Amino acid sequence: MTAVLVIEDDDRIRLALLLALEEEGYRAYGVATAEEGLQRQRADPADNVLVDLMLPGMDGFEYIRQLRRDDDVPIVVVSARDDTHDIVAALEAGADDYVVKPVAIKELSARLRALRRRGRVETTPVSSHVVGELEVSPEAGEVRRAGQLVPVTRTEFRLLCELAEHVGRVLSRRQLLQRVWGYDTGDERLVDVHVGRLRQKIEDDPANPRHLVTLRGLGYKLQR
Amino acid sequence: MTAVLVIEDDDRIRLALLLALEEEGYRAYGVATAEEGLQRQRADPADNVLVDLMLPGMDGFEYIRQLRRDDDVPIVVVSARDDTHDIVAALEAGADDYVVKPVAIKELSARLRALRRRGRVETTPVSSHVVGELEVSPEAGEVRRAGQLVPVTRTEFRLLCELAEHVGRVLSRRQLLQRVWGYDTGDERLVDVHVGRLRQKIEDDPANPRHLVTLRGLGYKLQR
DNA sequence: GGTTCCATGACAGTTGTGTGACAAATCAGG
DNA sequence: CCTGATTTGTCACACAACTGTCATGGAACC
Repeated sequence: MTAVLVIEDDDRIRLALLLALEEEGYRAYGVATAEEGLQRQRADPADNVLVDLMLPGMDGFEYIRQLRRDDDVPIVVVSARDDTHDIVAALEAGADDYVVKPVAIKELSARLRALRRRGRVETTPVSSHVVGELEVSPEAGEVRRAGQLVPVTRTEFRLLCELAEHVGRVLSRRQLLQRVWGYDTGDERLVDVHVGRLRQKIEDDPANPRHLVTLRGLGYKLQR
Repeated sequence: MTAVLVIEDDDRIRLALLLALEEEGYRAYGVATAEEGLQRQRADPADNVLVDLMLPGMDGFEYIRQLRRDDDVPIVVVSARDDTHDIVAALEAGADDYVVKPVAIKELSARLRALRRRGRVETTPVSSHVVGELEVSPEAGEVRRAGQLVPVTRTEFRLLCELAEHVGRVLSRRQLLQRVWGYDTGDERLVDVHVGRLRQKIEDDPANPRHLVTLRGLGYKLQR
């Protein structure tokens, strides 16, 4: 279910929004200050954030800027002020949309849907990826194959995580080099070598890989 | 430079929008009907589309639906009607934002920026194209025929993707040479050869193709 | 019936990939 | 701080797969 965090200091408005959102099928919860909003979103990230601009203490603009430092969640500003200057400032700060109170819940809901449709399907750091008989858990830092712990090196582990986060999708050598090694340039054969080593450890028959497959001319892909 | 396509039948409004957008640093151009808008966007894709809802002939909703079939460009509706029903319908049809006329150009510009910011996170055009019993998935880098995996080479894959992205439309050998191989010049027979090889793999009866058909003197087309 | 356009098989050259060897870098433990 | 073990990145080679060219024959058009 889609979770929405509402940050609004006016108790009545906040409650009304929460009820309406639940009516629309969201899991909604709210806080009254930006400070609480930051804390809450870090502890238990929602899929969307609705925020008022005029808040006691830290205001909405500052909240957006702070949240944006490490969160890419779609943010919608819900404000009473219909003022171009505010709208521009909020969007510049990192908000994705701006609606003016009073807002029709159907419209708000449609805007949230449009945002999620457009937004990155943020792979919330899950505890583990399961690919066939393979289990990769970034948290625990371990790889299991049919329940058996497989010793992999750090680089192999990162590479496997990257592939596991995009199961079924091809990743080019360049993308892997970029994401695993942070190299913008460099010899792509490096990837081959590590893929080869990884295969020795996680494949039944490394010469005929079933999970970590090559797509000639495209890159590598992890599949079930 | 960021290009913006404006679809608006009122000459004065369209002109005013175009001028204001250019003032903001965009390359802006406009058309008066949805039909022209589709054509224009296909021939020379803009980075953003602004569209009015009330248009002569095909209306804005239908325009959005049609464009969305093969284009993921951010679409902003610019309408005189401030009506929840319209807003929801437009967003559901595939629009990304909805602003009400008269619109402050600074706000519009900020909304366009916000959309592009979110839009370019991942270049994930479409997860897969389905053409009859054929399924082409650029992401997974695979082609399936009635669910069965079909092994294709890189060039064949790119060629098929290009054709699949424009189902039902003829692509000339030159266009294909340009888009698949990046050749501005070269022997067009090359395309024939690869089309032939592709047919061997994806057609029931390669000599009488049902999907990858030849249009004598024009080029090739992929159809259902 | 002539002409243009297209399909296809063969083939040689090119490209892409897997792998073993090796040296440099890093790490762990005393 | 030293030492041995592990990990990492580079290289070269071999092999398989792919690509582009060409020639031939056939189909469609006028």
